[in-house]
Amino acid sequence: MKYKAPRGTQDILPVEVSRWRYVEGTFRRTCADFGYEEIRTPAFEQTDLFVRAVGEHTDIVSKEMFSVSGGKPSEAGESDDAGEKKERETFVLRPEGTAPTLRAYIQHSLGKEAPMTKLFYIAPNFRYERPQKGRLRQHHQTGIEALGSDDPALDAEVIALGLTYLHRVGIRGERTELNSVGCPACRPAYREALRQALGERIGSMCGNCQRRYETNPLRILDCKFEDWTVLEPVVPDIVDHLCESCAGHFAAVQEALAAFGVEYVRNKRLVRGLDYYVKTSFEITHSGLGAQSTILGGGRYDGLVEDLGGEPTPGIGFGCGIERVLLACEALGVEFPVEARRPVFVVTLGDAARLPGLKLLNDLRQAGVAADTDYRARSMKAQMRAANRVNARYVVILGEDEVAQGVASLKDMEGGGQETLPQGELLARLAAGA
RNA sequence: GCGGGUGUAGCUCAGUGGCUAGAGCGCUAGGUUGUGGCCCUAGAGGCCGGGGGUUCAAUUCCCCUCAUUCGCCCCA
Repeated sequence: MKYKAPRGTQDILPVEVSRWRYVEGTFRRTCADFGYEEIRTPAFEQTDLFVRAVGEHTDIVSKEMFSVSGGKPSEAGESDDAGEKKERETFVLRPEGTAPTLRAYIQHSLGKEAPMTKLFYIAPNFRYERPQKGRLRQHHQTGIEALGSDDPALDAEVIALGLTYLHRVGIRGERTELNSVGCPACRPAYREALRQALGERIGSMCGNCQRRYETNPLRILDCKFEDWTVLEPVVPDIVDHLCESCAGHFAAVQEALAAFGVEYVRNKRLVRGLDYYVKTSFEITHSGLGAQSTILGGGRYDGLVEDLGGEPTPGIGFGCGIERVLLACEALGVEFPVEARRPVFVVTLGDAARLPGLKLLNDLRQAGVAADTDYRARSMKAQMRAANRVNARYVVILGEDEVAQGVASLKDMEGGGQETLPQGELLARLAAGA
């Protein structure tokens, strides 16, 4: 076997594609119901976009980006025709969906066309990671971004949309977790409070947490190794440290969630790894996906549009992994509706019937009737088996006798009944739907 | 970047230091001269992931490598 799909990527074969189409279609329909419009952005962007948006020190930017450059692949330092070292522009494959969406929003001044912009996307994301269950180098996300309002009710809508989508797909038993991560005005004070509370215990904590204590103490909160039954009471709750604006927002979000009928749990240890999040932060998780239990995650990012060079614009959104949705469905035994294709199958017998058979096949297709035939000139039995394999509803049988008389036999593959009738009439009847 | 598991037919997997390496499913053909599914019969299809070592002999034991998978980090 010479060529394989690159590590961490997978082919989506015909048998699985119908599941993907169903999930994507469900997402599209849900977004439409909530007033979101689809946007499609390039698979690669300027590297700096993600450095700015996601954060220089995040894992995504510091060690997981896929670089791409144009032109002929060449050795480093190779010179071009003119003998000069050519500095080739490099880009990165999109590692997440928010930054490109906001980039497009700013570039095309969408914010000036309407007071609010509600967008959704379905796109592959690329991260150079070590693959494991539910984690790939190319994974696919459905996501939304709502720009132009800091209304807490919008936060609730975004979460409600995600939940509605997952429920429509067939997922149940999920867990919706909510938190606020504050804003630049109040987060530093909380970070200090957290540091102080953990100060004397940090020595007995895991190496990772000791490192985080210095670099990003908030991340200690989602460490899987610490004994949270003892730490929980010690750790300060961020809601007690939120500024007036963040506190009021968080309370209002919870009221609006109730109005949307969303059941959630407050997780005071929920923090997220992308730098742009402020205030509302949420995750939907599901057991049975393996260690990567987050199926959907998102939050508010009010300063991001401005950071990327746009007008100050509040925003909120989420990303949701299609592969993880599919894993959850598999664990739950969710049955997907199958797109029933019931074509007409044309069976021909003998050389004299072949060309007339092809013409009949073409007439059917041109009339909008799904039709197929066997291209291996085999026995009738083999052709009937082929018809059965494609789940044919009717089989048209054309032998030399039929051709000579201008008729064809129509066999009903369900009842087994068969009748012979003029080809024109047969065509009209199949085109009419039976 | 680190740790564990697994590589045998298209797929899911048995198996053995020694003779032509097996099963189920799938595929092909036959069981009707021009009629599918179910059933029966037959057939095709494997350098047992690659390289090296031990041995009279390796698919089997050992080492390396590659691939894959699960986990850590992080995230969807």
